[in-house]
Amino acid sequence: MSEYQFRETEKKWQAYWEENQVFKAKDDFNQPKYYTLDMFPYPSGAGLHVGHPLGYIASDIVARYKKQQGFNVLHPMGFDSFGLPAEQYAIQTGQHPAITTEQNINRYIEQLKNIGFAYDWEREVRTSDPSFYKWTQWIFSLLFNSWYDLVDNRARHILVLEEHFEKTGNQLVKAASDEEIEHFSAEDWFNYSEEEKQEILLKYRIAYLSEAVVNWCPALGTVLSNDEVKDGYSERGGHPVERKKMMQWSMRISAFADRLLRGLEDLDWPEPVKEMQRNWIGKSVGAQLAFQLVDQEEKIEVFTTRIDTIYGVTFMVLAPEHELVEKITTTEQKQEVEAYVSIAKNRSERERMTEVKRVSGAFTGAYAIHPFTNEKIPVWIGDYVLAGYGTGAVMAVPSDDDRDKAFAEHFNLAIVEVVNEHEKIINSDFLTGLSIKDAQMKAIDFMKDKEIGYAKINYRMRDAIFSRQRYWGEPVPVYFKNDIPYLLEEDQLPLELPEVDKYLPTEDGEPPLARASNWKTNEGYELEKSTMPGWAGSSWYMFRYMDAHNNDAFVDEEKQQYWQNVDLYIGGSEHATGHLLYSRFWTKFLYDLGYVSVDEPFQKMINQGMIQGISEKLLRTKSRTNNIGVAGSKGVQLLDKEEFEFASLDIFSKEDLNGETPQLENYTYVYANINFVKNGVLDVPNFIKEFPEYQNAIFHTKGGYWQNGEYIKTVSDEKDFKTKSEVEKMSKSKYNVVNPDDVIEKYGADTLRLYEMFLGPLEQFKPWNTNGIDGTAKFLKKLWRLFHDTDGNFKVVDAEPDKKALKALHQAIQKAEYDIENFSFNTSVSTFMICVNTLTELKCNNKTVLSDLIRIIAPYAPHICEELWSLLGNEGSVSEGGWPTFNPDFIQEEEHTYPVSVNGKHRDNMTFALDAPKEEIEKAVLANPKVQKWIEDRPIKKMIIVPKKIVNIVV
RNA sequence: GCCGGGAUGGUGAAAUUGGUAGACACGCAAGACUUAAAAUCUUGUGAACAUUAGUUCGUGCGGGUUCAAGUCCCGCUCCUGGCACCA
Repeated sequence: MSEYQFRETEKKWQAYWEENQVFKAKDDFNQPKYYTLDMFPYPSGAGLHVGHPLGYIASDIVARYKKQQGFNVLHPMGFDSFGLPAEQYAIQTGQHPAITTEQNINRYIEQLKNIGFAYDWEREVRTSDPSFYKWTQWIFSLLFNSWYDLVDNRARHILVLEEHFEKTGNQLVKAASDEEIEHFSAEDWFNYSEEEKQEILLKYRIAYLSEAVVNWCPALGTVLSNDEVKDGYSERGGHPVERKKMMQWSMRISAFADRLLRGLEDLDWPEPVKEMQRNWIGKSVGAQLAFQLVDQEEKIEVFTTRIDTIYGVTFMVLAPEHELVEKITTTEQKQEVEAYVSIAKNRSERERMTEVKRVSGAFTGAYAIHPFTNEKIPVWIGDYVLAGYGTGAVMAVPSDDDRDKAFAEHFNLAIVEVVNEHEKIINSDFLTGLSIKDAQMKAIDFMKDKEIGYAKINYRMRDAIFSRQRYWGEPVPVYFKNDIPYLLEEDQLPLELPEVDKYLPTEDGEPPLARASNWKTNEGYELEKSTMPGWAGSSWYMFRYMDAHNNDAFVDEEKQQYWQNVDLYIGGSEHATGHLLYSRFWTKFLYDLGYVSVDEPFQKMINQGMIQGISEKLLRTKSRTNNIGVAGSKGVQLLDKEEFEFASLDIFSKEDLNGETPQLENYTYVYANINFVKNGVLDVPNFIKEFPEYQNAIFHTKGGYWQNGEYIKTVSDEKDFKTKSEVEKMSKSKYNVVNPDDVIEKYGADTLRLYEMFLGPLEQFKPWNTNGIDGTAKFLKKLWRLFHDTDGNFKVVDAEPDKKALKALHQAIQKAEYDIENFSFNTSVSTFMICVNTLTELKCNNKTVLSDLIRIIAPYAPHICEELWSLLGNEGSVSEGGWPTFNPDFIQEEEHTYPVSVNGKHRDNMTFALDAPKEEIEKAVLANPKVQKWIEDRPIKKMIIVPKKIVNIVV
């Protein structure tokens, strides 16, 4: 009997697809196109785990479905192959990151091919490949050579700006730029030296150099991200971290803020992701005004969204880093202020923002004049005010702002109520009695007249820092002449990563590229030593797939116009504010300069949920040597010959186990490799066989103990050694990674694909659990058997199909279409199961029915369907076999079984013809003895008959 | 703190527009085939009471709207994701 042989069959068809280039996207511009893309992975050393393919399978199903529907489908895969882990590994081992990255990619490709994805592998891209990053550098050059014109609200070439300067200076130009650019005339411009001109232009460029505050760790000689810093110390190594100003490349993304915000409206994206981007961009409409300091020249600029509460301002607060702090602090207050500033400065922004409840601050001794009342109000500093947002100073309105209020209460400052419970302004001179809105308008008019302030829109989004003091990233194609940055010529690109002796910063704190010998241009000018951040390559890669091997352009114009942008993008929502915002920014930029025809990269997006792992922990006595031994890890050598004892979880009472560590102080939790645990019970004999360091360890259970693989009974036969299971993110260090290869080895790729979809809605987070995988494996066997007789011979009959079979089939076709369009893949799998169950019951082996059936299942389980498709006598791939046409006639019902309820409670079912008149139904229902029993003698108040739905009698 | 998403059998889940809650699977139990096991097949499987029909309860908790609520409204609890003193 020939059972379905998934191993041979899957390999066979994977080879067929590759040899015949079945999923090659054609540059046939007359065919309708469909572009579906997965967020490309970072190729980590741990390999692909079962969480990765979830989204990939979903987009693969859509790709195959669209191909069957006649679309020219672009469904590529590539690798985001620059990144920190490879660099860390290189630092530890001295191995070049390019080598480990290449190895990891090869492993990923092998794993991906194993699952049978319909990728056009010819278009694969790698961001770390010089032929790719040549164009990343090229786009950087473009950004460097551009400025943002606020009049036409678009990016333009820098030459246009220079023309303006030559003609009229910078007075008439409205551009996004650094603050504080002095006005100059055309004549001034003419007289400036080359260096002076370049310095000015740099303040307008979209890619520009500026001082930025970073977390500098002198001991590590490197810059750390916010989450690598804890309490002012580096997370790794515990070295002190300073907030330091450094020259950094930045991207003027803030110029695009409003377009990025408005563009969201037309995108078919999950609402939460859009909302996150809106919050990130953080548009606020308000007013900017200045407070004159008493006895000083300077003014304090503030931005407020609540100018209507201006009469409630009783003090001001500056950020500790504010430039005026030093100037205005009085001698009496100096000591206190300096002490406060030095503490506050070195707390990371993240920390300052997290500790909401801890109010702290200091009085500067200075006073400002309230511009409306001319009263003197004190000026404080406090670390709840951030230097990076707005002007770095606030006018405090303790009556209407919680943080100001907490500050005022803590330091005993005045509070004046200015808004009453009816949302009307009170105690506010000429604003009293107005609504909030009217008061805002009137206050702004007042400020304009007196020239003390104006209406302003503020964005929370800051420019993005683009430099990284690292090795494994794209070199920035810039050299320095007299400290002025100049671009490399296009023919010098790609600027390839140099060889270095170590992947660490230099002794004097320069980035690793400074180690390269002769990191200079041919003319001897110094090249930029920092590299680009991880998001550089991923900000434009979606265009590269359209034309992956073009050496003359990042994408051919005509090809881009055909493929437009991504029709369906699938990936995790964790990229909501990073990658998804930056790639929108770059796309808008490229659009402005006419290099692409779309100003959004991803038209529709759906998020897939994370598949979590289940880790298993064992209670083990703590190590004497304080060595953190991990049970189940071969790599960890335990010192001495320690005799460990393990304790089954059920030995301890609930109270003992409360909290992370058991009350029994000698024990600690260690991770166990999940391969040795089944249903929360450890396989002790095999566990110690694999890990000889525990050969003599004692494993206590409720009834006795295990030693040397033997169970010794002391009390009872309760010999199960129980572990503690926990749902956590899949990770190598938790020993809970499930590799898709193992699942495929056991069940086949089709089963894995079906099962991952069957697990539940795509967007949902769920722990991986193979409990139900047999169900999908059985389903495929049943499908196979539909085409075969009991002896395993292929047997399909070419005849007029049975009506019932057609009905089952067309119900499935309808549902399959509906589900794919709605990305409800889990319900599709159920539908296929129902259909196959019905056809099995009907003993259907009709060729027409079965041909259609495998064409709708093919996107989900392509290998088995290819095999059956060819057994049916078809040439070529089922993916070229078209999509069956749904015919509503076949599922037309003539009658419907109505649930009959009395007072909303279901009592019986009755079947009526669809065209049965209401009166007839009414009569029949009332005549039903079961119904009568429930009505008793009570009068009927109402009778509700909803066609094809329900009958309800109200008494 | 703010903004999302969620809570349905022993488990994963379904219920598309307010209309038979638990489809489809897993697991479990019983049975068939088998020397036996695996595989396969059949039957049962929300809970409680009744054990024959049947009745009552049941979608996190408490209210409400409706002939009818998992679905809509109000108030809570818990889980989860994101953001972060945004002036």
